Amino acid sequence: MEVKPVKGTHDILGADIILYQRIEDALAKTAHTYGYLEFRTPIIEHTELFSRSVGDSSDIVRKEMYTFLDKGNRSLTLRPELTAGIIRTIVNNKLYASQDFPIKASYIGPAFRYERPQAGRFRQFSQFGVEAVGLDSHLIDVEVISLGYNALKSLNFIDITLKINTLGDDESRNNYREALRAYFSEHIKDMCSDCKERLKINPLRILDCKVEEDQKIIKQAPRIQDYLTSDSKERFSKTVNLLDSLKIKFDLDENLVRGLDYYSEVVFEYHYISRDGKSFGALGAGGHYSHLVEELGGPNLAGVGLSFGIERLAQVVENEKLLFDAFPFLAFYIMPIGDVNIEKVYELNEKIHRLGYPSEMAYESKSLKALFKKAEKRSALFAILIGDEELEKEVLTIKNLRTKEQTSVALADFDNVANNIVEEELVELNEER
RNA sequence: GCGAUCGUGGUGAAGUGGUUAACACAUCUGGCUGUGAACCAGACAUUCGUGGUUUCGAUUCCCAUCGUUCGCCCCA
Repeated sequence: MEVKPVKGTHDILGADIILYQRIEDALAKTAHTYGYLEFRTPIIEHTELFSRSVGDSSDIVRKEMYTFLDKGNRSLTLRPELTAGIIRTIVNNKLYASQDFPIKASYIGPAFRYERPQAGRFRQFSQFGVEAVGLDSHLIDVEVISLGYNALKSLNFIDITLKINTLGDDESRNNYREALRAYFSEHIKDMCSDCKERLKINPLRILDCKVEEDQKIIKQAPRIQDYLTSDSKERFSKTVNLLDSLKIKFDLDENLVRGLDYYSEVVFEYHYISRDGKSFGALGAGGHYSHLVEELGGPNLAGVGLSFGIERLAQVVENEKLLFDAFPFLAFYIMPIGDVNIEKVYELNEKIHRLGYPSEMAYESKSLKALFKKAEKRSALFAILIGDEELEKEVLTIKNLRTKEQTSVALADFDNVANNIVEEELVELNEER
């Protein structure tokens, strides 16, 4: 019987990969312009890395990780996100020793979560993100938010909704958590079972419950603003003001909390609603963290980071046709005619490869009808026809597949001619678009 | 973890307790020995996700299982 791909995983084949490459290039380039270079860390890590960073109270750690014992009886986990690995490597390599802060890293690669697949959500998915560690300032918080915003712009996104909120520092958060706990304890008997569970684990998470009856209770709940320390309050208003002067639009969302336990101070999400009203949840999200580095065995350094879901971006980019120029093509498709010496044709094919033009040949001579169809399927710009006549006279018959013009070119001149006609044709194509 | 939905060729799909399993597109061959159309004639599912049950007989009913798509939860 046929072996199927694992649930929630997908193959991306041939031409479809071009969209992903375009997106990944654009994201990496934006990160680069802000001074972030890629860190590439392993896909498997010790389970403990995630229980300590993402947090035991998070859904991710409690029920969504691919965890297994290896042959040495170590508990390992396929990473459910990439931040933890980045912080671990910063600690392991003592990148903080030079005191040259912030340490900037970007990352891109697969992550795994055991969830039910649905729109924009898979069990294997890819994340792109950045982390800035060691500088505890609203400046770097804003830089990361802005980087994400511009990354989306570079993919031609318009109408991005940036939601932001602050969770405050430790003191703010502790006070607020206690206030919430006290408040919800009185009302919990009327609330949904998930909220009952959240009250025990992390009362902050009750705030983004969507059950209607619960919403009424949540509206009356204590608000984070009233529990922020003056430091946190000031930091958040500086953040907001700077975003304003950068002309980055945002919505304050007091109920925005995050499912990962390590966040404090500013948190944010990028949302996009397509023209047909479809949403894939957040395209990207991030926030500031105060204790993550210390928790993973490093010094007491703060950080800020964000991440995007590549598949979600790809789906929107494709649905909304945000990128136009991503199509594959061959410069030349070589057609052997009749019982021409196929080895000679192959030699020419090889020669064109070496000149650097994407080209392909038909490996056997067929009806011209069939050969032209193949050329069209590959979006070739030109066909090169070679039969006995051409070989004898040492010429090539080159046909422009768009205009149907056909010329005969001496084999010796091919290098020069190829360069000119390909350039010209690309210019023409771009003008047409 | 919960709820719904759907699984028939390379693709889109119709259909029925007993059929040669329609139709269309794509592909291949020939009509037409070196120029992409159209047309015509052919070819193309040892079979209807997998396993089992009922039945004289199952692609069709039933059960299970795997997978798809979508929603909840949560998340990127």
